[in-house]
Amino acid sequence: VMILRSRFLDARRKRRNFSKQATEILNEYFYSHLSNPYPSEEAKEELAKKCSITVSQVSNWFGNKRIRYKKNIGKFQEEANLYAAKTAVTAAHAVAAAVQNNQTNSP
Amino acid sequence: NPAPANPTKSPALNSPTVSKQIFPWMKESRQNTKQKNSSSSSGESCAGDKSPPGQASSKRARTAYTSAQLVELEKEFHFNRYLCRPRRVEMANLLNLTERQIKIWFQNRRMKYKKDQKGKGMMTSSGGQSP
DNA sequence: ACACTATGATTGATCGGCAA
DNA sequence: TTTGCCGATCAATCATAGTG
Repeated sequence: VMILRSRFLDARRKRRNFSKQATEILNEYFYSHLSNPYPSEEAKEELAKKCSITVSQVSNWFGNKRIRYKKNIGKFQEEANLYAAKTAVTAAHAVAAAVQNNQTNSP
Repeated sequence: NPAPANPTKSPALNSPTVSKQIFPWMKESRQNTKQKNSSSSSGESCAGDKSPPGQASSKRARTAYTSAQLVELEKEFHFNRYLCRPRRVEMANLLNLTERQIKIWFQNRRMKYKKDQKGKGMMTSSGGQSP
């Protein structure tokens, strides 16, 4: 524990939660792409613009969301249903893409 | 919000009421999809590292670097953003870290540096005001 | 005030691809 | 073929904001 508390200079000290709308947009994307929640760089830029946050923040959000979701799927069930109903579709696209990608290469 | 019911799709053999499927990315963790031989797969092992014993430290454990180590690493980084092999060996012994850890620290540090540079490409004059 | 949870950011370390 | 770097992610952890 003498192990430095130099962490006192971390930038993460002042953190502010994103706006409700921003979280709404991010969750919409996440749940409508639940089969593959990995937005491309372009998609991240678009989300960042819509949410008024940086691309890095979008990346952090998805990173945290993915890990926390898989860690306890049950806890996000209701949220998942909420957004799934709100958006629907698109998830099938990613699935199709994934499937195709998984077979385009086979002798 | 009683039974959401899950039309289409195949029922994931799981506990009840888990309508959502479990896609590949949700499957526990990393470091599995590929299981090659025991050693040498990608950029591991670097060049001869290993220091203390001959432990097969194949599993990482997020070692918390001490500030002393971080200070040295930062100092070296400001001197050189890239490390040559000899210097790396030197740092590894000095800080009691493996060459691999030194190499990875510099890689991560370069990424961080690049990220920081990006966030400061704007704001030409105005500064931050404190309320 | 206060314990506990939710959440954004940081970072040591991994994975896959690519170049030397 | 072996080794280093990059870009993206993971996973654990930190510190703070919210909630009850």
